[in-house]
Amino acid sequence: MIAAVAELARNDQLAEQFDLLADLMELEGSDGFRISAYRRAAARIRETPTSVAQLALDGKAVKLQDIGKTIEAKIVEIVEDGEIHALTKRKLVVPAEVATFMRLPGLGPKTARRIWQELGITTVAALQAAAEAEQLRGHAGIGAGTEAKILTALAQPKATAGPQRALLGTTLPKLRAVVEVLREHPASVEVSLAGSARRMRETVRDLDIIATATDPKALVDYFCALRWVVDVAARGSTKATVVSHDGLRFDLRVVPPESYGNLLQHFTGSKDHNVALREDAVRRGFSVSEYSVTIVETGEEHSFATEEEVYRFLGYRWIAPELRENGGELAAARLDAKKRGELPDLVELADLRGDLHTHTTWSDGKDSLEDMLAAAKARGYAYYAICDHSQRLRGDLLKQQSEQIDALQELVRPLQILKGIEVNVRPDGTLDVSDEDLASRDWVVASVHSRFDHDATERVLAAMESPYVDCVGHLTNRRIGKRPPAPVDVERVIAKAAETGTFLELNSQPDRLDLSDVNARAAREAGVKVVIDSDGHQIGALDYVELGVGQARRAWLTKDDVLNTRTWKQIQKLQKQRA
DNA sequence: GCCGTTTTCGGCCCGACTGTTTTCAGTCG
Repeated sequence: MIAAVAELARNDQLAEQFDLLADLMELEGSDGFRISAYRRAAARIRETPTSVAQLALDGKAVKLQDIGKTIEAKIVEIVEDGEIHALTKRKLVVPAEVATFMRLPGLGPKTARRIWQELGITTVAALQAAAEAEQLRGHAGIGAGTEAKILTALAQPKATAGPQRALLGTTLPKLRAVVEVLREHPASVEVSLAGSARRMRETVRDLDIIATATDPKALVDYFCALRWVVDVAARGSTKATVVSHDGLRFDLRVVPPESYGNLLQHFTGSKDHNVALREDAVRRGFSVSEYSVTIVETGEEHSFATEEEVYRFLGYRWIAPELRENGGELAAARLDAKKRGELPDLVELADLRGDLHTHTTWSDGKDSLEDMLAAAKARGYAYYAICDHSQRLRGDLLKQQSEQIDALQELVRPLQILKGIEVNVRPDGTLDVSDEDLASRDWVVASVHSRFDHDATERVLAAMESPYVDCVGHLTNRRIGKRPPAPVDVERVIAKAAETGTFLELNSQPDRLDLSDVNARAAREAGVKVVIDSDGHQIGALDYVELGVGQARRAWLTKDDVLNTRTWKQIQKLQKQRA
């Protein structure tokens, strides 16, 4: 049933080659601007929601920012020959493990290069042995301190894999709790999250808090003395880093109130957003630092108490943190008419009118139907779909559950209970529930739950052909940090969704967040409506939709792009005509 | 290698910290 489709390299695979090429060139000591051009191109390719390989084949990749003729040609090389020719050549010159040297903390390309070229060390094992034997010290720029650093880094498990990131969903509540206690302290004035957590990135590493205070030292002292702090890694009069019992690092910076806006903007990032902002500013005669904006010609310095003022002074509308990834938000936010784009009015948590994917003890949920409904009602939802797994609801059980829902409906008004189901997509693409049973449900989510690599795309396409399938659940089945996304051809799925009128779920489970931001943005651009739901298996999990909304905002989704911002009546009009 | 509200050539973000050094290159965010 499945035609062999020539597999184009995915965007992340293209990006990886450009990043590696940049690393190897850096180790060779090539021109820094060419290197950063490759890195920028890699970042741009990763952020692009459509197939950049296809764009390059069509000669349209050059329309993307940071991609010119040369890089487009290199993308075509990957498509045709599997690898950038220059990368193939450089791999013969630079030993494979040398590239991992520069990923050790404290080591950079320059030092890694010296270790390789001046000392002839080409493997991690040899590097460790040399450091232990104190043979590195004395060579250009390396002393006992650097040797010790190398040994410490290599002693950590997976030292070369880069630092671990924590899930936003598990971290955000803790971070907010810290912000709350700091706000309650008498010396604090403003306290805000910053960094990737404020941008609602799906995973986070450093937890940044920015504050102003009447007595900075008092606030820092209080922060360092919080009872869950197990280690104070750094401490000054306006700044401290502490480690919690679960290994999270919290950074507090107390800044002068007159430049709180500049500093909050700076520490919210992303790095790419800030670099692009500053480059754009330079072209227009400004110099932007974390403390102020300087008008280069006059030397006049401007500090601002709010982010809104910083952006306005530089000629932009205020940009929501979730958009600050250098994904076109700067052009869209420009205030001057000629360049003005469309900064979207992003969807908000309060826009959600209901949850369209939840579970109960009828399948693998932890809380009962009654309890889940009470929680949904307490949230103020207008409708709420019970979507227990089809495997557990065979035959009479489905009818029994239906009767219980009918019995409860009057009790929970005005909440409207929807009789949903999460139907399993089998390895051959068929559904494991009869059409007759599906036809009896108000809302049908179809999900793949096994053999993720087996015909990942074709199974989903087949499921969407069913007139009863309203929505595809957790499309790629990734588990962040545990399981990579299945090799789903997201573009084809989105095209089929548009053609069949199927909706795509943005599953809000902290380790799923599937659709990813890039995929959700692609859905939006194709006009496919996205459903933000919790997939909640217990009462507390209903809160996860906040993470889904964050992800949706990162994907530039507006209220209109999200299906369940509508009333149930409006949604019914958008559902497929059932046969 | 890319890019353009000074430009198709000549630029390319900014500041802090660290370790190895006597004034700074390399690294980091």
